[in-house]
Amino acid sequence: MLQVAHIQEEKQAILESLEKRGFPNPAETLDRVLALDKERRETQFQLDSIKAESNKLSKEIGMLFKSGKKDEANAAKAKTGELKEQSKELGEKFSSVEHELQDLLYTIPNKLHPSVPAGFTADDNEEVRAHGTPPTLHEGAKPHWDLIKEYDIIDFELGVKITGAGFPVYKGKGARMQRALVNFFLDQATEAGYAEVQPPHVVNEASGYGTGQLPDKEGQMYELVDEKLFLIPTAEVPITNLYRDVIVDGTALPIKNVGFTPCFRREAGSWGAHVRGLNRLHQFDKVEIVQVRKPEESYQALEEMCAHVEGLLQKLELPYRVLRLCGGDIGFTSALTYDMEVYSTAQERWLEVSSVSNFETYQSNRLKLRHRVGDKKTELLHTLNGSALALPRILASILENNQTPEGIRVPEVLVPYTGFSMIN
RNA sequence: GGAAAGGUGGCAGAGUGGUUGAAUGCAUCGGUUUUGAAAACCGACGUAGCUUUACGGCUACCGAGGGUUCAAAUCCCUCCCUUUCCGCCA
Repeated sequence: MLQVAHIQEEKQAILESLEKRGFPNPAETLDRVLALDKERRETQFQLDSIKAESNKLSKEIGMLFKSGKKDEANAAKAKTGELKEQSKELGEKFSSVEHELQDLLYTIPNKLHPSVPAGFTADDNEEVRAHGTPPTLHEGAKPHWDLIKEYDIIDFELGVKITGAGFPVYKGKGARMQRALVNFFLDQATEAGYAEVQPPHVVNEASGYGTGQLPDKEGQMYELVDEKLFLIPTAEVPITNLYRDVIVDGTALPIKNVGFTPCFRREAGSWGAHVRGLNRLHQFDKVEIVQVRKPEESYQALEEMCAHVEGLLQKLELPYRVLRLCGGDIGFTSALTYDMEVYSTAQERWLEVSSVSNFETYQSNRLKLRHRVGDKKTELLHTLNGSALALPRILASILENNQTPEGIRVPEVLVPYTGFSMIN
């Protein structure tokens, strides 16, 4: 979340950023934050003074008892009553003000990077660059939901039987393709200097708060009600939370991690033709890259991460474009996000396969993820992450773009991983 | 799931309800010594909030949250976690 000090110092910029996002009543909200913070400080000052007085008195009473001056001690004791009451009252006020402030801060999204374009819908996203040309397909080319049936590599009906809609079963060469892609992505990331981690696929509430899924976005996650745990919607959550409450040793920076996990999303309210097939699932596989950076390096890191993702797409021979998300489309916690979209020729539409974001200090403020500057002072670090890559839509694009009358051609870089070059 | 013992600073490990934010050791940093290093010796060494131009001062924190008390690391309650033994088991 935003730091109150930042809201104080950069109020105008944050106000403009909130307007760009279409945040309701931005000015009132910021004013309320500042007023609550002022009240918090004033209350704390009063509370601390009362406590200081009361601590002092207690010590005196202790001394009096020790030196056997019982009467004086008891007299002093009588004086503590009022202090106690005041301290209790102020304590309650303090925590209520603090909670209100905290709750309000949770509702305020991250400040946008100046380069974020204006606009409120996906149409307003800015195309930064594009690469490759969509292939010309043969007569009778099909969307992937037909191809997977034809070659019997993914079975939705079977998934419905054992779980429900949106939980496909991968079979045969389909399963092998998935595993090949995962291994390819992990190897590529490792080569690029990311250290592999295998985090839990279930996280607690504190982790949900750390990366910004909680509060408010519970609805997107599957919850284990008895345990108050959540199935991860992305590996971002457990991997970034590895660094919760950590003061990172300077020599450990930058931190670069990669992890492969399944991702679980309820996707409540999603429906229609554009969610058909592999386009949107409740469970899917993803390889995620995460970086923890010094503030001054984070935007350079963001570009590096984009370059890494683009390298993967190029190696897979997929035509893609890079979008800079507009104020209305960008995520709550992000300052700047690039989406990578692959053109799916058979569906004649762009499919988002990666989202690369810089959260600046928005997550680290919640995570208390810091490093030391100079001898004593600590400073919040910047967190970043990106999909590298999400599997289902990549698979869909490969199936659709590489189809031939004889079968589906496996991209060359994957052949060592699949052990076959055609799905037929 | 059952039983027991625990959770204290980066680590190890003391702590009788009262000047205990917490002994001591290790680690780390600075200094003295040394040709250099080691050793030895001296010193520094938690996080956060509030306050102060500054030096500093105050407050909170000994797993988490409550409670008792003038006063809690220390006593009580609830929860979480760890270890060991038993049970079950990939």
